[in-house]
Amino acid sequence: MRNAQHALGPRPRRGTPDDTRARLVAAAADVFNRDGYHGTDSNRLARAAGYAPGTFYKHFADKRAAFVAVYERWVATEWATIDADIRRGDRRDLATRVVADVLEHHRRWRGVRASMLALVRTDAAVRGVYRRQRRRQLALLRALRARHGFRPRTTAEDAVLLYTLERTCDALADGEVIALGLRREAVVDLLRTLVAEHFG
Amino acid sequence: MRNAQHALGPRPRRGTPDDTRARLVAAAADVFNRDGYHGTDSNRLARAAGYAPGTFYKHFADKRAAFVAVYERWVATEWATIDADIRRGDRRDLATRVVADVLEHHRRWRGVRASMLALVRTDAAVRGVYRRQRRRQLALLRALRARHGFRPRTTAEDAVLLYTLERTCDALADGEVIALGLRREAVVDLLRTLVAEHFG
Amino acid sequence: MRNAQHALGPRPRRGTPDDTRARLVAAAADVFNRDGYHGTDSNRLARAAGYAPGTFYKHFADKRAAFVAVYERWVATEWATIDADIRRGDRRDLATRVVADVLEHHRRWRGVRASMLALVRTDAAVRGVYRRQRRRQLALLRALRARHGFRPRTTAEDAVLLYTLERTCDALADGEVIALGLRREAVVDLLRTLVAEHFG
Amino acid sequence: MRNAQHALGPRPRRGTPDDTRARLVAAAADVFNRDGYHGTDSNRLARAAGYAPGTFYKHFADKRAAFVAVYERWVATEWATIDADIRRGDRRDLATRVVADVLEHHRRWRGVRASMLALVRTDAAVRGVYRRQRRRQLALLRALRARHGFRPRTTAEDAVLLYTLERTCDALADGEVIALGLRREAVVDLLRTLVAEHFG
DNA sequence: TATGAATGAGATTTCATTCAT
DNA sequence: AATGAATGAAATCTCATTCAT
Repeated sequence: MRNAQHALGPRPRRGTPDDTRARLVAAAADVFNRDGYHGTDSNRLARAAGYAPGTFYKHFADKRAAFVAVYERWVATEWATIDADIRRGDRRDLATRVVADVLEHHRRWRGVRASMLALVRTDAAVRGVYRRQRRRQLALLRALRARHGFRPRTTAEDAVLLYTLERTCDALADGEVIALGLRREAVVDLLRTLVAEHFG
Repeated sequence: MRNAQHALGPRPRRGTPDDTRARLVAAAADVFNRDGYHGTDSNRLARAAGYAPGTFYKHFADKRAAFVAVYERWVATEWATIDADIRRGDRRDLATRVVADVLEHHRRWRGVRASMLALVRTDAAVRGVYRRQRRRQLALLRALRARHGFRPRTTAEDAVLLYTLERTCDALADGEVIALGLRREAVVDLLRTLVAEHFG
Repeated sequence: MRNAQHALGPRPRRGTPDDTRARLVAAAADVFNRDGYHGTDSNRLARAAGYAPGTFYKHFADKRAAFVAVYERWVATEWATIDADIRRGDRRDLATRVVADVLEHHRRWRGVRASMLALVRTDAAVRGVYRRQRRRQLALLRALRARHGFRPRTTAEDAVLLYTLERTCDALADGEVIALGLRREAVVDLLRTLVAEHFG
Repeated sequence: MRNAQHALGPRPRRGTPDDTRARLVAAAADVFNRDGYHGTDSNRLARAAGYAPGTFYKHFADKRAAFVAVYERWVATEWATIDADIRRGDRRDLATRVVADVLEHHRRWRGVRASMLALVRTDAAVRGVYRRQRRRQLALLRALRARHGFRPRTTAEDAVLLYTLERTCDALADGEVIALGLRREAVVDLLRTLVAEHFG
């Protein structure tokens, strides 16, 4: 926590408001990821994007709003990838690709993920956003399965699969799996099997 | 976050240091659970146990140390229960009892759990304690299975089962399962099946 | 100790950082001088300069850093004065002027001086800064003497003279000389004689 | 500052009140000397003497009172030694012995000395005690000189000599003289000469 | 729009002191 | 007389946020 400032090259200034906001979100993603929500402050987030503190508050109502924006970006990217995996059609190694992509996403977003799970408990607004996304996620999953003719599953089964994938990928991404003396590949194989069976 | 003080019972005074520490840990468990690690402060923890701020620091080096003590208490209780479940011998409804107990524990400790997962990412000392416990947990699981003649499993399988149980029980305990429009029983049944097959 | 706030003039706001820092140092000099290092706190130092607590920490890492800044200001002023005395060339009443100026400085800085001597014992960082200045001081003295053709002296002699001047001026500035029943002029005359002989 | 507790063997308990007080003063002398007045707390002072915090306050009204008691012990020892030096009669190496003894005392009490000089500025009660002792000191010096037929001196001369000795011995005892690149012996010789001439 | 100096409430921690035993 | 658990006011420092420029 509380590391030194980013080594921030002078980032571009005076773009459109949307550019500025995008830069702020991108920088916040990095910093939240590295230091966690409670491990940075809004001034650092602003500076990491190359802006002054005031600019941050021109674009976000508060620190939490920036976090939510980061979360939304994460979810969008994640589902774009999974969607692409499934659309690519090649069902033989679908499970392999999905597990690899989910794992990669967890690696990239593990810090933000950890903060999110804690904030969901204590912050009602964040909880609302989070649950809305989870509902969309389940709906998307169901739609994809219908469209591609996968084996039918209950939503409960979908949910449990997602939870398994999620928590296990967190453990893989965090180094916890290694720290517990397990072989990464053994765990990844189990996930592949679960996913393969699920979409059968 | 940041709620008012506990309804503090008749303020206990001048017990043995161990009594005081136990009261502080118990109160801290409640408060951390309700408000999260970053949602309280050491003064509130002390007051919730009926003590003044200074007393807290006679028993814990800092807020983090109190959190770790709470975590250790949680782990101890949890494993005592699971151990009892398994020892009770009646293998028919073992899965039912285990799932019920794990779920009950997650309900009781959900706030602390959420904070723990975030702290593990950002705080090396907490991470150390956490991982030590997880290693012990896997070792215990393996020992129990050997002793009771359950079906043999790899440690990776044990770990994935634990992760599934954990994350899904978090979702159940949190109300997330309901909020996603799932039926609790459907999800609980899936967990029971997974556990039953695992120990089969 | 621990007196009320300064009579704070029209609260200055939003100058350049250097102005702010200078105001903070000036106010800190007054307060440290009056109340001693351990007799104030950083909030009071900030308020005495017309700022809020947070502003203090934008300019100094901690209370000690502010103290060191005050010390450096004191040393700079003191040596500028002595240097001017010596350069002014009129050697007849050099000793008189030097003693008067040193005494005046001790009067102005007596509180900071007292705190400094205690901090030098217990705080390694402060000790480092202090000793660096003392070395410069002796070097300057030697350089001045060479340049102006004063009687040659060993550095040990210089040091003992400085110590004598220093401690005696502390006693004069503090009112200790009067409290001991001595006549100020008698003591000041002795110092003048010592200085005159030293530079002879 | 703020070092770990003393390694305190179980010290004797339950002596007469005077024994207890003496042990407290002796321990306080050590601790104040090492850590300074503001570098310890009354609990540590008590524990260093082998007692509980409450005991400390049975024997001293407050922390300051303990400090004053330590100061009085220091002054008493110092003057007993100097007195003995002078009484021993051998006038040839009187200056050598006096300087050696004063230096030795400063070495032993340098921490307490530094704290005292700061407290004298900020604490009126301490200042009162200190000045009373200084007056006694000057009076004793005058009496000794009269009794032993030393060269007559004004009290101002006595005072300046004391200040010189004091401040220079502080610098020697502290390691400041070495840190400034001076040879100890050169400085000590100067002091011997000053003392010899003074009592000549 | 962007700036960044300034804010001030509040979190963490310490320590001189008390008092029931 | 001695204990030591407990106190709580106060010191140090942080950080989300504002606002004049």
